[in-house]
Amino acid sequence: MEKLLLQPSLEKLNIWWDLVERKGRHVGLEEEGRKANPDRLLYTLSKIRPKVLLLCGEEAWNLFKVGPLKKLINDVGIINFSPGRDVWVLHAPCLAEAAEMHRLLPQVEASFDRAVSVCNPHVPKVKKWVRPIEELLEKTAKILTAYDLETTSLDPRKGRILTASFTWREEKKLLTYWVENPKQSDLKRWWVKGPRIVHNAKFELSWTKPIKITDYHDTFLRAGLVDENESHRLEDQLLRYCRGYPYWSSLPDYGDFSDVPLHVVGTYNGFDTAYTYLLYEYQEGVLDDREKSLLGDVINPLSFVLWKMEEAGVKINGGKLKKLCQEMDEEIKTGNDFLRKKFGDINWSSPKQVRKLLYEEMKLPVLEMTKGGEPSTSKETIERLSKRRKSLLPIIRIREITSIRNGILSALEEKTDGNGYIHTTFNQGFVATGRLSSSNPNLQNIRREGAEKSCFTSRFPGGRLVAADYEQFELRICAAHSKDRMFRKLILEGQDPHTHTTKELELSSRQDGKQLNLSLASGISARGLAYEHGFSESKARKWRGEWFRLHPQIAMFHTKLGQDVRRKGYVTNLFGRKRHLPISKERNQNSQRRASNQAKNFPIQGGGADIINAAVVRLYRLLRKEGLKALIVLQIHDEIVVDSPKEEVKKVAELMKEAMTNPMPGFEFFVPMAIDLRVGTSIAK
DNA sequence: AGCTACAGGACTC
DNA sequence: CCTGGAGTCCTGTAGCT
Repeated sequence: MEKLLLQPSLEKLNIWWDLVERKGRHVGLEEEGRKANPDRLLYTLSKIRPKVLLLCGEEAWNLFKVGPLKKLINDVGIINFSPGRDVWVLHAPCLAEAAEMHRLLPQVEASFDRAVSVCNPHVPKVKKWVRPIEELLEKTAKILTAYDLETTSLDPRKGRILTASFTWREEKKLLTYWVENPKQSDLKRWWVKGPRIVHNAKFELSWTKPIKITDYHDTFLRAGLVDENESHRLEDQLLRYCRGYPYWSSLPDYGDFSDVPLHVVGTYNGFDTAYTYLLYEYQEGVLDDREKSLLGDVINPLSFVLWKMEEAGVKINGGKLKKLCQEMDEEIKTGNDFLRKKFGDINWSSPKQVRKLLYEEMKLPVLEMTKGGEPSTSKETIERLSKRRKSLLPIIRIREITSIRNGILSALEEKTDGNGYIHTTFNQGFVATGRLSSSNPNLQNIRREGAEKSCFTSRFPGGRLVAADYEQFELRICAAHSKDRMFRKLILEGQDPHTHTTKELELSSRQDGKQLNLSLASGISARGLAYEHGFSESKARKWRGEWFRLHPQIAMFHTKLGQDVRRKGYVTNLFGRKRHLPISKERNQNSQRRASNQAKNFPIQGGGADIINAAVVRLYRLLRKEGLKALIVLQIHDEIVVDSPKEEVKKVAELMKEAMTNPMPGFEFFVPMAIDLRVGTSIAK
C-alpha cells in the first residue's frame, strides 16, 4: 500500500498520525514552524517516487498548483516523476474528504507494496562544541556514540579532516556536537574505547585507523538486512524511515567541502550523526535476533577486515604485465589488419556495425535474437554462423582480446600504484544476496585460465600466494540447508557427488552430472536445463524427475521456498539473512517465475556469502593471533587468497583450513565444508 | 557539444 | 510462460539539454 499524505498543518497531523505511524515509513517535507519549500518537495518526491499522492487542504493543493507541477496536474491527474512511472494525484478539499479517500485507498491500490507518508520531520538540534575537544572525547569514550567525519577528499592520503561530529543519548535527550579540525591520533584512541555507530564504517575506518576490530555498528550494512532492495544511502534511508528532512539538498552548490564555511560543514556533519543515531534505533526495532548476531559476528567486523585487505593490496609483477600487454597489442594489430582486408573498416566492438555486416551485407540467417529484439551478434551466434562461414571465426577472437586488453589489462596497469600494488575496493552491502563485489578494478572477474593470473604475485621476497577454494561449495550448501541425506552420505564417505549422479542417471560424462547437480540444486526448469546444456527436452524432464526422486529433501526445500515467498514475501538463508521478493497478483508470469528462481537461488548464494565472509573474519583473527606477517589479499566468492612469507606457508594453510571449514564456531553444518589449497608464486593454476 | 542512460557483450563465481 | 542467480566494466548509441 503506497500513500503519500501531505500535511498542511500541525493540528491535522495528529489525526493522521496513527495511520501513518503503523506503516513505519515517514517522510518529512516541512521544517517545524516553516512552510514547505516546493523545490524541496519536488526533490523528495522524486526520490520516493510514490505511486499515489493524496493531497488534502487548500494549502497543500495551492503549493502544488503554483509550483513546478502546476502544468501537470488537474483535479485528479497524473504526474510523471520518472519516465514510465505514473503518479496519481488525488485531491481532497478538506480533511474529512481526505480521510474518506484514505479509507478507500486500500481497496483501490491493493497492489501497491510500499507505504510512504509525508508529515512533519524530526529536526535534530546541532551545536558546535566550544570547550576543549578532549572533554568531548572523554565524555563519550565509553558510551554508544554515532560518529562521522567530513573531509576534503574520499582518500585519506589526499585530503584532510575538516570536522567530526558526535551524537549520543543522555537520559532521553539526543545530543549532537561537532568539532573542527580534530586530530587523527585523538580519534584513533577514542574509537577503540566504546561502542560506535557509523554509516559506512569503511570510510571512517580509513581515516581513523583503529588498530584492531572493535565494537561498532554500521547503519549502512544494517540497512542491507532491513531491506536489501532499497538504496542504503543515508539520505534515502532517512527519507524512508526516520522522518528526515533533506538537509543535504539545502547545501549550496560548492565545488568541494574545502570551500564551504566550517560552520556549514559542521552543522551538516551534525545532521548526519544525529540521523544516523535515529536510523540505528529504528533498525534495532526491526532487526531480529538472528540478523543482529549475523551483524555482530560477521558483517560488521568484516568491513574492518575488508578495509585492511584494500589497504594491503595485492602485489603485481609489473614487468610480466607489460610484456603480456605488448604481446596482446601485437595480436590485436595483426588481427585487425587481417579483418580489415576481408570485411572493410568495422568496429568489432559495435554490435550495430557487426549486425549490419552479418545480416544486411552478408545476408546470413538470423539464428538468435537479443533481449531487445535485435538479431544477436554474440559469441555463440557467431560460432553457429561460422559453421558455414569459417571466415567469421577471427571476429570472435578479436572481440575477445580487445575486450580483455581494454577491460582487464589496462585496468590492471592503470590501477597499480607506485609501489606495484593494486588496491581494489571490496563493496559490501551492495549485492542483494550478501555477496561482496569488487571494483576499481574488479578483481573478481579475472579470467579463470587467463595469462594475467601469473601477474599476481607475493609481496614477500620468495613468498607465496596461498589460494583456498571451497569444494562443491554451492552443492554442499544446498545439501546442508535442505538436509539432503544422499549428498550427506556421499560426502561423508568421501565419494564424488557428481560421479554418483552421472552413474545413477546413466549420463554420458561426469561433466553432465556436475552440470545437472549444480543447475537442479538452484532450481532450473526442465526447459532451461535443455536449453542451457543442449539436452533434449524430454531427456531433461526425465532426468530432472529422477534427480528429485533421489533427493526428496531438496524437492521439499524448493517447495517450502515457494510457499515462503507467497506467504511471507521473503525467504531466509541458514543464518537468518532475508531476501525480500514481493510478488503481487497483477504482475505477469514472467516476474513470478523470476522471483521463484531467485528464491531458490538465494539460500545457496546468500548462504555461501555468509560462510566465506565469516571465514575471512575468522581467518583474519587467527592470523593476527598467531602474529603472522601473512595478509589476506583477495576474496572471490568461494575462494580466499593470502599473501604469505615462504616460512609461514604451512601455518597459513592450516589456519585457512580451520577458518574455512569451521567459519562460525558453534554452528554445525549438516554437510561439512571442505577446501582445496593451491600454493604458488602467482595465482595461476 | 557534453552529459546521462541504456543495451549489448565480455569476464567472474 | 521463460529459458538458474548475483555482479563489474567497456563500448557505442540514442536522447537530452
